[in-house]
Amino acid sequence: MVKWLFKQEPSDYSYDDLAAEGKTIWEGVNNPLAKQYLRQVQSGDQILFYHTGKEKAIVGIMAATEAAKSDPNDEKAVIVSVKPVEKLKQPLTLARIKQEPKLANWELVRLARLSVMPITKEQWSILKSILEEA
DNA sequence: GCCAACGTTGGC
DNA sequence: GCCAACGTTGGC
Repeated sequence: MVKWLFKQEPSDYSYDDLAAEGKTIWEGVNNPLAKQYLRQVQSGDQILFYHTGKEKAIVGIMAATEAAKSDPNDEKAVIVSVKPVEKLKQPLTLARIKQEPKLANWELVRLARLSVMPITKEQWSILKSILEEA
C-alpha cells in the first residue's frame, strides 16, 4: 500500500470540511506530475491532508475509498474518492518537517507547487515519530 | 507584496 | 520542436 500527501487551500476545502461531509471526491488536479501520482492511488491508501497558505501544515489523515479513476465528464481528469480517518491532535507544520534532514529530499520541501505526492516508507516512519514525540 | 520555481504558450 | 516570455502557485 502506498501512502500519499494531498495539498489543499483550507479556505477552499479544509480537513474539517471533509470531516463534516464524511467523504468527498478529490478533483481539479491539473499539474501533469500530480495527475500522474493521483492516478496511482489505490483503494485503502492512506493520504495525509496538508493545508497550504497560512497554515502550511499536515492536519489530518484520510483514506482512498476507491482506486483513482477518470472523471466521467472529462476523460483526461483524474478523481479519487476519499474519506476522513483522523484529525491530528496538533498540526505537523512545514517548518517542523524542514528541520528533518532526511525529509529535505521530499517533494513537499523541494517542489512547493506540487499538490499530490507519494510518501515513502522511510518518510512515513519519520513523520510518525515526529507525531509521537509531540 | 515579493520572489523562486515550475508550467504553459506562442512565435519561429 | 525549441525556447523565450509570461503566468501561476506557494512559501517567505
